Amino acid sequence: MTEKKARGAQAGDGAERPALPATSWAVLGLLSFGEELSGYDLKKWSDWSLRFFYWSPSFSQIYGELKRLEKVGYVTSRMVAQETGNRDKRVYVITDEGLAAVRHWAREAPVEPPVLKHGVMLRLWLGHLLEADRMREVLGRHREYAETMRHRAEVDAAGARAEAAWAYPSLVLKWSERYYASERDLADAMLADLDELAAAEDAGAAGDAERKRP
Amino acid sequence: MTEKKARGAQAGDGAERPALPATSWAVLGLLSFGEELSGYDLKKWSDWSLRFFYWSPSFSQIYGELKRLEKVGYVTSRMVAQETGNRDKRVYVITDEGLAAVRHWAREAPVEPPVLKHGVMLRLWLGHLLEADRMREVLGRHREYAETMRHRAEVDAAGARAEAAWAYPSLVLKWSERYYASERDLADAMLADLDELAAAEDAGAAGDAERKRP
DNA sequence: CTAGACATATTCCTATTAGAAATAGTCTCC
DNA sequence: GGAGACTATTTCTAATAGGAATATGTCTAG
Repeated sequence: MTEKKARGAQAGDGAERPALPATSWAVLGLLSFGEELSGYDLKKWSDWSLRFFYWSPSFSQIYGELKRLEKVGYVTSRMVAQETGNRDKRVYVITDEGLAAVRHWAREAPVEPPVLKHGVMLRLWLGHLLEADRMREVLGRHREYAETMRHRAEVDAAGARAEAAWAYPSLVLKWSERYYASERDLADAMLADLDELAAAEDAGAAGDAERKRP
Repeated sequence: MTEKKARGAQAGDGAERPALPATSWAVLGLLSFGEELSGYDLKKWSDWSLRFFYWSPSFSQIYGELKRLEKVGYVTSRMVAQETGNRDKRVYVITDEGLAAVRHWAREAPVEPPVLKHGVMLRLWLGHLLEADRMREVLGRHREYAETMRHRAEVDAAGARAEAAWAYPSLVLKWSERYYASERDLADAMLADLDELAAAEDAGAAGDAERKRP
């Protein structure tokens, strides 16, 4: 009894809304704070705010989304000529419909599992293809990355804490800080596991080695 | 001085190797354990083994990859007629070239940051659009998911521990178990933060409320 | 004063990735 | 003997990633 295509699915609150992909909601979400922003602004904004927990959309995606969102009436745009040098730009604002739509999405969308693509773990999973030292090196680099991200989240969280308007972004930054701290600790734990594994292998191979090297 | 296109980049060990996307390496990695597998097998395999830390490729991707890998000579295939019912299938094995290529990838590829797309955090970041109760509900569901995954990883890790051949996959399962435990704890910590935030808001709004309600 | 680096602003192009659906054969259970 | 489930693969479409191209303007070093 599954609908053939749930495009333009209605919502339970009566309003007919087009089905949109995740990125659309991210862009609309950025605009839901009420500011008038250009595509370029949005890119920078998302790079700075979403990077800790959500992959940043590319320019092409953002500009594409904005066109789509305008077509369905969730945002409107106007051109602005810039006083201080710089090229003219098109700025976008969210409409009441758009605000209702993101709000509905934030409230009613099903809770979906996070997407994780952990290249480092994929490589370690293929441990039979690497030397132990190289594994440690890869893990060490990853640990560094996690600590860098943790530190950035910490700094940003400190900056956001003051403003009452950033209460929720602030909360998520705190989460991010802990997330990357955990990622770092997980790397450390795995380094310890690797040492243990190596020790066990050495113990097992000791007899072999003696037989090979006189 | 960046190369225009590094397709077919050479490696430092002399061998010319075509540049492949991540999924190719995942598929080739699955085959690097030496078994002869069909596309269908690979899909199930990856669903069971990579799901904890690496998004599983779809059927279409796997079959596509296999064709590409065969074209570049990293795998070879043959048809097998199945005795016990079932349709004939095409099974793939890794070649020496292919093994050298994954090994090279596992050893030399740059360490890249994991990709995380955390829809739940995106929604909480937009906390100004949700009621506090709904936020708690979403977070609670996510906590459940994390605990389920942790438990699955625990079970799989217990199963893999025995076999010496699974030493590295086993290590990564252990990591996964800890990762999901941490994800669960992070959800709990955030629930506590939400309570704290609500308490602070109530305290701040107490004066207002008195003025409003006689 | 000018070449080059840098920042804003947007578009174009292409490959990768995701995922649903179509197709097809065999098996089992009722 | 038909419904549903499992194996097995292909096809199609949309979403996503990301580099390159194209403008335009500022600022700085030589």
